[in-house]
Amino acid sequence: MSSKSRVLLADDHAVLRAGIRLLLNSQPDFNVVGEAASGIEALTLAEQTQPDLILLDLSMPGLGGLDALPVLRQRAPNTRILILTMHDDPQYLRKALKSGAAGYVLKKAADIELLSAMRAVLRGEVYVHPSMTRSLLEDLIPQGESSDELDLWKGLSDREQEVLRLVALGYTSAEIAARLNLSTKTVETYRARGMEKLGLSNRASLVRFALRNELITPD
Amino acid sequence: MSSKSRVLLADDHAVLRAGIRLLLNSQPDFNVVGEAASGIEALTLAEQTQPDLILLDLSMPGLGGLDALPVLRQRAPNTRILILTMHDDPQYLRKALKSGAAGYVLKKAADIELLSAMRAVLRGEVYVHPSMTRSLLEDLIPQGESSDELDLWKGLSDREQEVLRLVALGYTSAEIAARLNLSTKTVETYRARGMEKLGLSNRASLVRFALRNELITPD
DNA sequence: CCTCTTTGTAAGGTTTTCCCTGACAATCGT
DNA sequence: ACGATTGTCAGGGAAAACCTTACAAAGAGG
Repeated sequence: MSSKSRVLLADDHAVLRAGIRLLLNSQPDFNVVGEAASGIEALTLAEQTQPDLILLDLSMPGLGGLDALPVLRQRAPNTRILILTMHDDPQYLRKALKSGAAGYVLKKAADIELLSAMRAVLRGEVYVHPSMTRSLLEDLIPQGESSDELDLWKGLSDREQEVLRLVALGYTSAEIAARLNLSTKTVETYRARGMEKLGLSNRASLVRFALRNELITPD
Repeated sequence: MSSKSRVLLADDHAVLRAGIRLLLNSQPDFNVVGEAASGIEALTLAEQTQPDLILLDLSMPGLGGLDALPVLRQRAPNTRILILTMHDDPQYLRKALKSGAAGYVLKKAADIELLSAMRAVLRGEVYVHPSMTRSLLEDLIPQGESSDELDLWKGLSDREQEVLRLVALGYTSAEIAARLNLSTKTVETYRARGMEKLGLSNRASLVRFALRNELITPD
């Protein structure tokens, strides 16, 4: 890599931009080519300058980073986007990654971490602040806890599980009966027996139960 | 942290163990307290020495690292386990993390990376080699594109969204009315209008819609 | 400035679905 | 071999959903 990486700063705090600019310009391999104080501005500048990397804040006035992200990805497809934010919220992380961010660094992180994240991202890697990687994993690995609730569920008969799943998915007894080639009344029995065993009394709590235990997915 | 971290090496390659031992002993904050050449040996030593950290290879003769992992977690609950392996296979990564590994480093990684991974893990963080983080994400973020539906959803009024969410969660109109301080009939209007806008005709399809677009969670 | 549409609010009446109570044969566990 | 569980089904009253209609306030558009 002979020439410097061209970086666009998008953050509404001028002080922070100034600080980062100083930091980056003191490095041999970075060059700040633009600064944006809002999502809109970031869009314009990104399109004009087609930088190698954008440091994007999530919370900006008007068009926030999360909303700007997908558009940026479209208008500057070869630009890597590194989220730089104060929110150590897993929700934001997920949304950002989903929208095509290449990395996620917290503002409270050290300079060195920022730089190494930037370099990793430019190398094509994905960088996530370690403390947040964990939350990502907790999301990914939830199959760890077979709670007492799951045991309860496993205690149901096959029919009961099948019917309750469909009930939780919003099907009426008639629809379920049709699908399983049973009488409506039969289905209602399974439903009642199953609900009783789970100690649930209405559809809403059943749905939450199913959601909690990941019994239902959109298939 | 005044005293050194006690480390157990588990790898069947003596050369590699020797190299790592040299590396670690040259550091101010690590102290190798044992070496195991097999999964079984690792178990025994871990139980005896209760180290702060185990560097665990996945491919060892007899009891492999993946099999030893859960047992180690049980017999040495306060020990963090860092996988050190040559396999950059996402499958192994997932299994290892699922079984309670705190980190995953490739043997081809630089010394420095190993050290920083070890420190991160001891700090309680989760460390995954960045090139593998990406595969983790691809696993986690498969719900790539469905945004036309999301746009549809965003076109609903606030009340409509609120009501439909609750409907999808299985609440009856009466329950929703109570929660939102509205008349049952009003709620039913929102429900009908919203469903119409989404082109849905029954609760089941609404639930699947909500599931697909992650509109409902167990909160 | 005056329509047209959208939004928030609500009711009446009809149709569907739910829920509670039974029922009975087959399987199963011990 | 006998009580418990499972799979199957019904009747009837209560509850919920569904369809249609209504109207005022707020916004959009010409």
